Amino acid sequence: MLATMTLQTAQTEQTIRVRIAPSPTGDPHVGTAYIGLINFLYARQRGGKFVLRIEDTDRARFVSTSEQMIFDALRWLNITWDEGPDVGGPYGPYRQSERTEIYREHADLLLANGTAYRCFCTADELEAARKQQMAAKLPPRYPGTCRNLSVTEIEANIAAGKPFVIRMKVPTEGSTTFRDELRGEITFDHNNVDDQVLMKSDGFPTYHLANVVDDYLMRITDVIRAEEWISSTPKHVLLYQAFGWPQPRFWHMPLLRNLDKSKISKRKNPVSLVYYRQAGFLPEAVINFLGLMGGGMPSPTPVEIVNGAKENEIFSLDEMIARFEVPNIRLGGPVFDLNKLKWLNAEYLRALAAEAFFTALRSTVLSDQYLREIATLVQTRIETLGEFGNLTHFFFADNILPGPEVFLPKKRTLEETLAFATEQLAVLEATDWTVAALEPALKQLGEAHTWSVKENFMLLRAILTGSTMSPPLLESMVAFGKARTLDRHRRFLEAQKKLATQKK
RNA sequence: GGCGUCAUGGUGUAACUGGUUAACACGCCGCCCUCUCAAGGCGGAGAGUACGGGUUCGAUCCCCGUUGACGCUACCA
Repeated sequence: MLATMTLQTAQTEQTIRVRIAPSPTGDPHVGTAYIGLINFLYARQRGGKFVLRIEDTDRARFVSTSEQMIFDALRWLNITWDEGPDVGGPYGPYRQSERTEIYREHADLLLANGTAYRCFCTADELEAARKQQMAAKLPPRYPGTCRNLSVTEIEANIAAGKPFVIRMKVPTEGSTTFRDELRGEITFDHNNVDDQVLMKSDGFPTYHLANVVDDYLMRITDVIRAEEWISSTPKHVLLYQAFGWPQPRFWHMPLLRNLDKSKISKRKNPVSLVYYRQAGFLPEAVINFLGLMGGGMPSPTPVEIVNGAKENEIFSLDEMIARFEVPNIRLGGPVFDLNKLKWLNAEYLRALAAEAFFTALRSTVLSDQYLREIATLVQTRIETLGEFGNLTHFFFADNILPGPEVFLPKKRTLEETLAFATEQLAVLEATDWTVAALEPALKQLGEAHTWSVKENFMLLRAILTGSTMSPPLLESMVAFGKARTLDRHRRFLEAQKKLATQKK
């Protein structure tokens, strides 16, 4: 395998090849869709190929259902890939966990040519060193303990069965400069580039190694990714050099932001594509909205400006492919404004023919599957079918917001209740969305804070349903869905926080 | 703290290779329409382009500095 790799020369043929490389660590993220869209547009426009690669090298954060959700979400948005784990392609496998042998071989290559070394330091040692450096107000950096071990020391360590990682040997002098296609040259001094871990002790590669190796092997010509990667790009450039490979072009897109301008996060904004789908956003609206972020679309002509938004802000994927222009990309981090997304979604909703609108309802918030699940929860609790709505309206409404008379337990203060609710949200986020998993997780939380099961569940019930009476709580949450439940809970906390600051 | 990136109304964007009363959209407010609410129509408030220096006859646009925001600073990606 190695022989064929080293025979490869610079990409002479200029077929554009781009990729997105999401990690299956949870729900598919709007950021993934955003970067995916830009890559997709670029590839489609240039007659290139768009690759989907699953970066599942972090076994601690791995979520088994995540990969399929990523596929589904991207397909829902009509962002389709030419090569990927599920569709195959000439440069597979496209799942990094199936390529560990390749990474090991390449790490060996670096070990052999002296651009990487084995590091036997323990986590505790590294932690201690880091603390010391922080205390001394020095930048935390690998202290270099194992950087120059002798062959005999290394062999002794290996013979003793000491676990090790492989680190890259970043030159101590000089600097690395690379070109970002959107911002020009960026330079990093080598003493600001740490000896990055390339291979973890569990035998899996880190992002940095896997990414460079795969991008090269998969003939990626343009690495279009989020801005958060700028600081690690010099490591990647150094890696290309260490392998003697030509490097791709780098583009760093701005990060989507919360209202407060921080990097978009689930604590402050719904970020799961599953949420947007279940809450009844149309894929056309979501994709259109994402296309609005960060520019990339050509400036409207004066005529278009006169005609208003419909001509220059509302466009289909095909129109985006035709209109997308790199020089128009804006570098400031755009705030993900749900308000505008909703307006856009409303525009698309209104444009639907009556039958299509009905179909949209029936396939999402009124699907047979959803109704069937809800029906089983209320069958024994209503006396006429006409009462169905009485018990279930919270499943269909999106403005549930209980007041303290509903959510506040009698023996609790507002403050401790909100603190507990915050903990509750964290637990919900971290728990599998099944009754079997939720029940013990919630009860454990209650015990830890000496909240009775009744208080605990009643609070949650109030937040979810807006009432103290409802169908079985856990089953209702499962039917309602994790993404929407979390969003409702988060909005509850936000509203309470806002109220509190208003009082002051 | 260190390093890096970015910077036009509350938000998303526009302003051709420097010359505009700084435009459009979302949101907000008001009016009209109307059985209500939306939608739609009309109008309004809201930025002088983060700040300070240059260069220039003239800077949102070019240069320098400052500030701020954000990102990275893991055996996460």
